[in-house]
Amino acid sequence: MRKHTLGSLTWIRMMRFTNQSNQLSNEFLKRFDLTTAQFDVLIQIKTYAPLTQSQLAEKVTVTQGGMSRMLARLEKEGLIERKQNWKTKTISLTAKGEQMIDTATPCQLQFQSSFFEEVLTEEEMKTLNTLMTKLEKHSREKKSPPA
Amino acid sequence: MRKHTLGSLTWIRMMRFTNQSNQLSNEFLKRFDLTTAQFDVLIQIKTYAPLTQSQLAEKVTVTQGGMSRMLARLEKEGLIERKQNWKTKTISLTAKGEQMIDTATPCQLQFQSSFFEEVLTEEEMKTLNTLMTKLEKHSREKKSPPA
DNA sequence: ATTTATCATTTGCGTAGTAAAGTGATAAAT
DNA sequence: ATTTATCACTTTACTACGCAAATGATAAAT
Repeated sequence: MRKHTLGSLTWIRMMRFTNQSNQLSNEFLKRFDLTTAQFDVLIQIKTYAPLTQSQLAEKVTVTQGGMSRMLARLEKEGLIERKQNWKTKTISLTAKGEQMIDTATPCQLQFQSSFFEEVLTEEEMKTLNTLMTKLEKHSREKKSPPA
Repeated sequence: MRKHTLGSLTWIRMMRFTNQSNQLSNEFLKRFDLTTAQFDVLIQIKTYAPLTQSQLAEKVTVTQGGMSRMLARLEKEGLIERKQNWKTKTISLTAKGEQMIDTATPCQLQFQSSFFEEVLTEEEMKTLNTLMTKLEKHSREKKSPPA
């Protein structure tokens, strides 16, 4: 049986890396009572609010059902608000949510960066970023082909 | 609020990429009635069998609990066997599992590679692989520090 | 031989994801 | 004005994973 290709090896490594760093990130965010997924969603809201649930779901690559449940939890925690507005619901951060994300963001960004900065040179990080940008774009198009 | 660092941008992109490609991979593997996670586990068993559940869990970065359940499913499907052996359980592929993985592997490796080959040059792929190897190793050590 | 310790595996609970069916609000068609 | 269509969101049923407590299996200590 043919063993591995360069691509498949890289893929496995990347999967393991994101998996591991995601777990570490969850552990890290416990101090704020957040998960990585929730943090991502809050950041998106902070950046793009006001926006609808579907737009949000699209941004973080989750189904609307998943987004609905996640937002219900965040709303229960008092971090976000949903207002029925015309026929859609408009999402925004509450003061508490705003404060939470402002506190957590610097730590979390620093934490995410540390995975790279601790092992790669500045040059390598730039290269990696360029490559990932290409790859991400490609996979996004593959998932939802442009009209 | 300070926005993003190079590292945090790269992290997001990598998360999105692995997420998207993982979903595509799950879709792809439906024809074999497998998920990406199951495929990974079967490959590991094929390569390292016989081994225990804990060793396997370690290899694929899953908790022992998760591994226990996943193997229960694979056993029910008739793809693997678990034998109580001393105080541990020893895992191996059944004939059916062996056949399944042999059939699926070439397609799946090709599919994984396609994410990279369709957008990167040979040179870029080598670079990416080198970088991911460093990163993966680092995050693994961060998660379970060597004694 | 019973207790204790240790290690591997399983199980209960919570979060998160999907797919598909269901609900509510608004616009268009009759 | 009622029906119909459509869109946005919710809910349900399912799979999956992590964490941590429980269980089981074996060895060591008394």
